[in-house]
Amino acid sequence: MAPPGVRLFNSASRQVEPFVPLVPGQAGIYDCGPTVYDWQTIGNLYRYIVSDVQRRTLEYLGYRVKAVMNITDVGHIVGDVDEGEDRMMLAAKREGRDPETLAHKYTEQFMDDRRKLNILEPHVMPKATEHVPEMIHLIKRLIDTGHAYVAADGVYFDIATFRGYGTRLAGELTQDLVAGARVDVNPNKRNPADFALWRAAKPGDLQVWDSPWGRGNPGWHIECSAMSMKYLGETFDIHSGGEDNLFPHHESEIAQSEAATGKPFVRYWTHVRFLKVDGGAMHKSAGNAYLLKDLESWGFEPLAFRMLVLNNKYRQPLDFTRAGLASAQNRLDRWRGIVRDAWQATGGTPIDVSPDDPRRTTFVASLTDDLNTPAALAQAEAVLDLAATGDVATKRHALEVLFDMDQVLALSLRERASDADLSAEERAALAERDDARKKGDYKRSDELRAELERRYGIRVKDTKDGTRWERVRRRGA
RNA sequence: GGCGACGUAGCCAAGUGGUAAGGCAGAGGUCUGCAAAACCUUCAUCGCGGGUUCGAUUCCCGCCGUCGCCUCCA
Repeated sequence: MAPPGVRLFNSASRQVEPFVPLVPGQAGIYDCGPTVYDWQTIGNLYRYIVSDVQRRTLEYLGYRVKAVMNITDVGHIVGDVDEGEDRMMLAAKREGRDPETLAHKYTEQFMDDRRKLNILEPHVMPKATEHVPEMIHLIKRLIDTGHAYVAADGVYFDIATFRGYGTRLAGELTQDLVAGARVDVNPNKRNPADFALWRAAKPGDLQVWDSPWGRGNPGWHIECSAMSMKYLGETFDIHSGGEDNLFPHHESEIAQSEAATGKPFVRYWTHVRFLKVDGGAMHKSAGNAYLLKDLESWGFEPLAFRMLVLNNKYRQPLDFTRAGLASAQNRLDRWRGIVRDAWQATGGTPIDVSPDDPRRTTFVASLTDDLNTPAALAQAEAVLDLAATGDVATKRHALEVLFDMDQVLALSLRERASDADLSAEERAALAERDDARKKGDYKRSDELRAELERRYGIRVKDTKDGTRWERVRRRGA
């Protein structure tokens, strides 16, 4: 059975298109991974939440997805820094550690943040440093086919040999660049816009490899071509990244990949807009390049950030503000409360949803419309209303539908509801308090209520349908 | 300067050629021993000015405003 159609915005055509995978029912996705030289900001994490929704949507619809995300653990030159410096090297100096240790540390932290945000692990997570032979092989192919040339300080891709370089996604390019207007022209290049495939080692380089062109290190773009093609084939379905990757990174990937293979490289390019903060750009120098741990220190849970992201269409710029995050947290808290109450009212429920449930249908329609998550949230909220107001059978059904939807939303609705189970001790305390209250001993009952919150972190609520309770979440200022 | 995006209620945010989803906050109410939660009700004519149309928030033009990129091997 073919999965339902999805429509995705393709940067290559600049319009929303039906997604038609190479192999029916399957999808190969390559996600441009981070350079692991520091903590990842919420801007980066935002990007991966969007990728996660994309992947989860495809899987929810029945596609068999192969998800690949690279780890860039090779440094690449930073623009306005002394020559020869790169990110890994700067970080290594900063922390007094070797690049390998550093990469390991920040990869772990990144994966940790991802888990907190319910971002699924990629099936394959190739590291650049472990794929230098593949890159060298690809560079050889480019030299052999006349698309690359060896110069004094490395190997360059000759953009004159690839028609349309820089216009496949970005659309504009590069009069300025070609003319060398904004950058000093490197005399070793045939064309100022030629990009490096391999760089000759310079004194002080911490990461160098042997190659047919001497010791050196690979260019930035070549790693993604080499690794994506290795794990997904020379043509694959989806390549995603941030809008900052459009040019030069992805344009260069297209050029070098298609020049080498003579085949189309990627069928669908999907790009996420930059995250803004308080209405403006996020910059480390501006002090607003927040980390997930910052949000947590303010008393928010990571999934509140996910909720905030879901409330926005990924192709609209998302403006991160603390007030917005608080709003998302409140919204999530309400969801949690309703789910928890319904869970307690129904005694839990198995997940078993009819695929043609009408609520599910509209939910799917929202997602397949280029991942319209705000609309999907509204659909889920219609079901939430049933969970809040329906009779027991309705609540049970609503929970089933919500948990089903949560396979895409990934807000841990079920986990949090069932996690709320009581220990025997807590159960006894709760029963004792109930007992006192029924007898009209409000003094004792109130004491026990305070006790429950203080000792167990359990807040008691008396409703007309019986006593409900919840775990108290600590909330900072 | 070049390229691009956006401007919907206090805030966030969908959407459509036929008078605008959802959420947060607020207000009123129900329930309740108290508390908390939940629930109910309430809260916009879509930046401004033209045009096209039977009809525009949705299409076109102009203006105003806000923002992003053009600083990661070019």
